[in-house]
Amino acid sequence: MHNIPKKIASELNPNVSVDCVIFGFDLDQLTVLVIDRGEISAANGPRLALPGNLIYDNENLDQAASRVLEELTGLKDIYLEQVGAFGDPFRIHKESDREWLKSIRAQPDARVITVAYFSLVKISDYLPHASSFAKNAGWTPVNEISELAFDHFEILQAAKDKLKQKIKIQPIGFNLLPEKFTLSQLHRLYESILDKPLDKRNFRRKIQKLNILSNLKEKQRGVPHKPSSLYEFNEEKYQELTQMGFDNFGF
Amino acid sequence: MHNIPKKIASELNPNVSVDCVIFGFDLDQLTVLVIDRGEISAANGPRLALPGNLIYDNENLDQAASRVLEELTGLKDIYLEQVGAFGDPFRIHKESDREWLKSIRAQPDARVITVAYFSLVKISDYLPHASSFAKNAGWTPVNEISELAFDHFEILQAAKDKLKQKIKIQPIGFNLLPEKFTLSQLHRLYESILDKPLDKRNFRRKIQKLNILSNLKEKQRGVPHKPSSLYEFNEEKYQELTQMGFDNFGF
DNA sequence: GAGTCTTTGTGTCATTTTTACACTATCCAA
DNA sequence: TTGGATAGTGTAAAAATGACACAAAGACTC
Repeated sequence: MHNIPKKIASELNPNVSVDCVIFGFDLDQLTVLVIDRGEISAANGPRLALPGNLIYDNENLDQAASRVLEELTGLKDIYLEQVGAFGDPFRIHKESDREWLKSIRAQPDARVITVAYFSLVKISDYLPHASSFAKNAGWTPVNEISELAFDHFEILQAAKDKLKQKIKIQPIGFNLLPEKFTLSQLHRLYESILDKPLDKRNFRRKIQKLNILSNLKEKQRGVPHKPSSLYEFNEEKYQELTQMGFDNFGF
Repeated sequence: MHNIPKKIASELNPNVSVDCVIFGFDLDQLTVLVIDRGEISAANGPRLALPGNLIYDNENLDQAASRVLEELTGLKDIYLEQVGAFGDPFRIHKESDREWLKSIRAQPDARVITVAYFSLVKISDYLPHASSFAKNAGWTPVNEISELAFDHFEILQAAKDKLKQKIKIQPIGFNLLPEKFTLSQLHRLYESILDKPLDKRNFRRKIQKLNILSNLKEKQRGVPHKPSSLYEFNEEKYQELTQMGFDNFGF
């Protein structure tokens, strides 16, 4: 029974997949990268799904998530964080998902548990990219999503919760905002992640005290109102705080 | 290719397991329930492992964790919370684990990803219980564990981190302490979870403000020092706070 | 170029929370 | 009765929080 060598060869593991929840920020709303499955599943089910696929037997879960993400969207070198495992025995057996599954899986009826990952990326870094699986991938505001394929809506919910937790103990924004940004944009980002309004002055006081912002001596141009100062993150201090974490960014 | 009926039959899924990190508190230290694999693996590897096993194809992950825990330790009706998935391709292929694997698995060389769970239980509720797999199971102080089978040490570490997070946003203790307990015991519990000393007076002030404690009009007896008041949790308020959560039990 | 629109940017005060810190009380045992 | 051990308690200074309103700057219109 020497099946180790066989296993080391790159076979797809029919029982385990990864799914990626990639968040972006369009300077107004939190968005998420979804794949349009096209007409094939439009009969009665949702067209949109999270990027995801089976893992290979010789890669670990983090690697699988990175690979799958790149294959389906072209995004490379993205830091992905695990959300958790989802393993309802019938999670992929809704009737409305069957047609699509048959078109992409060798064993469409296999039981598959999935490990979800999430990440934060600058929308501007992502150029939509067609793939063999996905007709199309694109950013959709999180709040406008009310259904997704399989159990992906549940996964999205869990990822949002994870992000809400994360924002309380780490700085957020470096991976979501353009290099130069305004305090209002950062403010809006926090509001859209926490899904509640935050007092402007208190937010500014608190965020400034973290000491991760450099005020560029540069102003917005061309806006039909008082131009805002532009800021950038002090990368060193930002990373330091990311590592250390803080107890509670208390809103 | 009608393999759905076959899949629905209760077959072990050779690629997915669950592992359980069960925490207890011996009134001094945080402890964890481990299984002694016995001499079979004593050659050069660790004897201790977390309770865990493969899942069945017709159960979800939570169910699998409950089942496996009961089968290996006799513990029933325990609320388990997911820690995450662990999927290094070689996580179970250390030489020192092979003998044991061969004795318990039909496919000892299969690649297995595992989903870890953790829980908190009263030590007194658990009567050690031999099982087919485990020679023995018992409580070991978390701090005395420096190695475990497979990647279980890593899993334990992740579970401890999760617990540290949890204690900041929820009350902890109901499932770990006896019904009647002293504030010092609760204090010690928090210290051993957070792994750092907490100021006695500040701890008491803060915990009392949560309003989850009832001061029984009863004192410790037979202790060679000033006897402590005994407390119990106000279950209703405890559950309420568990649901609501608080922002930060700031230590 | 005056007026309007829109968003920026700022400070204070009252309240609450946090932190640091030391001594007396009570019981058991010797 | 004394010694050893842990329980139980308060305060004051510093820091954080939450609530709140108006002037300044630019773009656009007429």
